[in-house]
Amino acid sequence: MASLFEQPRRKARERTSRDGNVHSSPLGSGIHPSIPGGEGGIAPLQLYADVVFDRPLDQAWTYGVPEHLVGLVGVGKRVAVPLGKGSRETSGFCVGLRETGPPASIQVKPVLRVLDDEALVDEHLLQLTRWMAEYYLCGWGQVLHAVVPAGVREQAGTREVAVVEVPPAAEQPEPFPALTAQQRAVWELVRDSGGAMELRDLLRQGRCSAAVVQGLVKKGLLRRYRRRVERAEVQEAVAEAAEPPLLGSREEPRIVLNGDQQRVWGQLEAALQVGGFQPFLLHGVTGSGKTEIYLRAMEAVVRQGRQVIVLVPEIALTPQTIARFRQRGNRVAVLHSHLTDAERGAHWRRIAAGEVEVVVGARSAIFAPARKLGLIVIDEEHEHTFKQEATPRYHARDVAVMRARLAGVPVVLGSATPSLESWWNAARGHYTLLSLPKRVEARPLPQVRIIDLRHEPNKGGAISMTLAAAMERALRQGGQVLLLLNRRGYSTYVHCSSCGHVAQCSHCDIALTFHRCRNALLCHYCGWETAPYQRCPACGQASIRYQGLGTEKLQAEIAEKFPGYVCVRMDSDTTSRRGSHEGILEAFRTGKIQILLGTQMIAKGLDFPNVTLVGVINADVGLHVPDFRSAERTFQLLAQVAGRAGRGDKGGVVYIQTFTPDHPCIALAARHDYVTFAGQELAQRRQHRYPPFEHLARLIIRSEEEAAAAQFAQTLAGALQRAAAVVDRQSREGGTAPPGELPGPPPPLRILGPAECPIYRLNNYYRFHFQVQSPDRGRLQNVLRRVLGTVRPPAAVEFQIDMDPYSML
DNA sequence: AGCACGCCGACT
DNA sequence: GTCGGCGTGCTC
Repeated sequence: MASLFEQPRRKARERTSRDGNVHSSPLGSGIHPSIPGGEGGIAPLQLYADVVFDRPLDQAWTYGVPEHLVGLVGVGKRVAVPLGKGSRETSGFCVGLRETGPPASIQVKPVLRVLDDEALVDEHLLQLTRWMAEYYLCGWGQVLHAVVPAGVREQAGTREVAVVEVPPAAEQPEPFPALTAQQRAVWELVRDSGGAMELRDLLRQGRCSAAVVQGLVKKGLLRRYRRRVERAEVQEAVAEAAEPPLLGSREEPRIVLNGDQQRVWGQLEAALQVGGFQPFLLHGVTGSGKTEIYLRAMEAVVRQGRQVIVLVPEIALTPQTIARFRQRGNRVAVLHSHLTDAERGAHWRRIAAGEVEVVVGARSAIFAPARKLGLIVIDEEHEHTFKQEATPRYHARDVAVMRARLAGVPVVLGSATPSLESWWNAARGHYTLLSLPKRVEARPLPQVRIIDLRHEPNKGGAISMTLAAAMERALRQGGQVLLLLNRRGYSTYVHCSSCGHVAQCSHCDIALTFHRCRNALLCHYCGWETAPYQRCPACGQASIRYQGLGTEKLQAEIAEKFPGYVCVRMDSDTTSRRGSHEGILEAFRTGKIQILLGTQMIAKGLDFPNVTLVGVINADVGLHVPDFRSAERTFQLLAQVAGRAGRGDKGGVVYIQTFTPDHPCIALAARHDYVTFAGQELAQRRQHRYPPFEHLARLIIRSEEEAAAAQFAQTLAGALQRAAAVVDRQSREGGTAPPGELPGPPPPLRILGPAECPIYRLNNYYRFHFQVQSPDRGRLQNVLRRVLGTVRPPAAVEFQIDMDPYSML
C-alpha cells in the first residue's frame, strides 16, 4: 500500500546541506549564506516545499520557494503560506524540499515567510510523526502540532483562535434584520455570553455549522476576528514551582549484580555494543532489580557519548528512581506535566543541543529531540497512562518501539506484569525476553493469603477479622502497613431504601459518590457536584442510605480500630496539590506514618523496606467492568501491590480480600504466577479474537442530541460496510498478496456495532461506539481511512477513531 | 478545520 | 421569478 505522504527524497537533503542549513545539527549559528548564482547567468533552480497543516488533511501541499527564502527554508521548520480560496495566511510544517513541482494542472502558491531559524524536528521525528499520522489516522500536521511543545514554537503558550462578538448597538444594522430560528438562537447565545466567544465553543454550544455564523456576520449582527489567547493549561502551570525537590543525595554503594542480573545484563550489554534496533522485554518480578539494569544500560550508552530516553508512567511517583539516575553523574532532564511552556522549551533546546544525557518523563517525553539517541527505556510498560486519550491517541510504548526502529537503537520494555501485547511479541520472537525471576539478595516474594469474604466472619466494616489481626501483629512488631482500595470517596452508592432512587449525576449515567471531606455528592467522570440530601428527591422519604465503600470511609474505620497509629490516605483527592505525593511518601519512608491507604497510586513502584503487610480491601473492584482487559488489569494491580511487601530484611505478607477467590487473575496473582496467567489469558484472547491476536479500533460517536448521535451511528454503519466491500475488492484485484503466498480470501473484517457505549451518557453527550477488528492492521486502517473520506458528521455530532483503545467505557 | 460554491424552500 | 440558508467539496 502506498504511503499517504510520499516523501521527496535524497535531492532535498543534499540541497539543504548545500545551503548550509543542515537541519540535523542542533542549535547552529542561524546564519544563512546568500545563494550563489543570482547574477552569473546560471538560472537558479526552482525549489518546492511540502507543507502539512494542523488540520485533518491527509496529504502535504506543495509551495514554491521564492529565491530570497531558498537559504532559509528547511525541512522541520515552520513556514507561513497562503491556503484555500482566500489564500489565508496559515502556518504549517515544512516536511520536504524538492526541485520538481507538482503536475502542471495545479497552480503553485509561494511560501510567504519562514518562521523558525532552526528546524524544530529532525528527520527521525518527522518520520516518526508521519508514521503516527498513518497509524492513528489523523493529519501529519496535527501530530506535529501536538508533539512539538508550545514553548518551542513562537509565542510560547498561546494560540490563535477565531472569536465572534456582538458589535456595539450603534454599529448594529437598522432596522434589525430578519433571522431564522437557528440564527436567532445562535445570536442570543453570543449576546448572553456578555462578551467575545470562541467560535469553536459557539459551534458546539449552538449545535450549528459555520455557515450559520457566517450568515450572522454578513448581516452585521456579529463581528468575527482572530485573537491570541493564552492556553488554560499554561496559566495553571505558571502558578506551579519550577523543579521537583531533589531527595537527599546519599552516595549509593556500587551494587553487585546477582546471577540473574548478570545474565540479563550480559545480553543487553552485547546488544548495546553492537547497536542497531533491538527490542527487549525485561520481565522481572517486583523487587528483582530492574532499575539497576536500566542504570547499567544508561551508563554504557552515555559512555558512548549518546543519549537515553526513559519513560515512566507517573513522574510524581518516581523521585527515588530519578535521584538514582542523577547520582550516577548524569545530566538529567526531567519532563513532567507541571513545567511551564518556557521551561519545557528550555529543556527541549538543551536536549537538542546535546547538553543532557538522560531524559526522564511521562508519555510525551518519547518525542524529546535527542539527536544522539542511543537507547530507550520504558519502565512499567504495561501501564495504561502511556496511552493518550486525546488526538493523536497514541500509545507511547508503541511509538517508542517505532522510534527505536527508525533511529536504529535498542529499546527495553520493563515490567513485573507485562502487557499481553508485549508478552505475545516476546513469545513470537519479535522481542527478546530477558527474565529476572527472583528478587535481589535472595529475598522471597511475600506470601499471599486470600481471605474469602463469602465465608469470613464479619463484624461490620471493610476490614475482616483476619486482616485486622494481621495488621495488629505487623504494627506491634514495628512494621508498616499498606492498604489498597481502588475507590475514592466515602460512600460509592447513595440510594433511597423506600423507593429505590439512586443518586445519579445529572450529566452522566453514573452513580454519585459521597465525599465526606467536601460534604458533597460527586461525579467521578465529569466532576459535577451537588449537596447531599436528607430526603429522597423522588419520594420525599427520609430514608437515604449511604452504602458502598470508598477510601474515606476506610480511613474512618481504621481511625476507629487502630487509634494509636497514624493513618494517611493517598488518592487523587489528597494529592492534587503539587508536592503532596512527595510529602506523603517521605513521611511514610521516615516512619511518621504507620498505615498508608490509597487507590492504585500506592501500588506503583514504591520501595519501602519496612512494609511488612499489604492488604487489598476488595480485589473485585474493577474485575467486572465491561472491558476485555479487566482480568489483565486486576492481575497487574494485585501483583504490583503485593510486590510492595517484604522488600526489606523483615519479610512481608499480603492479604487479599475477595468474593471471587477462584477467579484465575486473583488466584494466580496470589501465587505470583504471571507466566501461567498470561498463558491462560492469551488463550482467551485468541478464542475471542481480541488483541493481541486481532487489531482493534474503536469508533466513538457522541452528541448532546440523542437522535442525531443515533442517526449518524446508522450512517456510519452503512459507510463501514461499503468501505469494507471496496477494500476487499481492491485487495482481490490488486494482487497485493506477498510474494510466495497464495492470494487467499482477504482476512475478515469484523464490525461490531453500533451499540450504546457502556456509559451511554457522559458529560451531557449521548455516546455510541463501534468495534472494528481485523487480523490485518493495514486493511483495518485502509477501511477506516476510506470511511473518514466519505462521511462527515453533522454539526451537532462528533466522531473519533481510537486505534488500539484502552478505555472501552 | 475553514471557506466558497451551488441546490432547495420562503419571500418580493 | 429571486434571495439566501445550509449541505458538499476543496484546499498546493
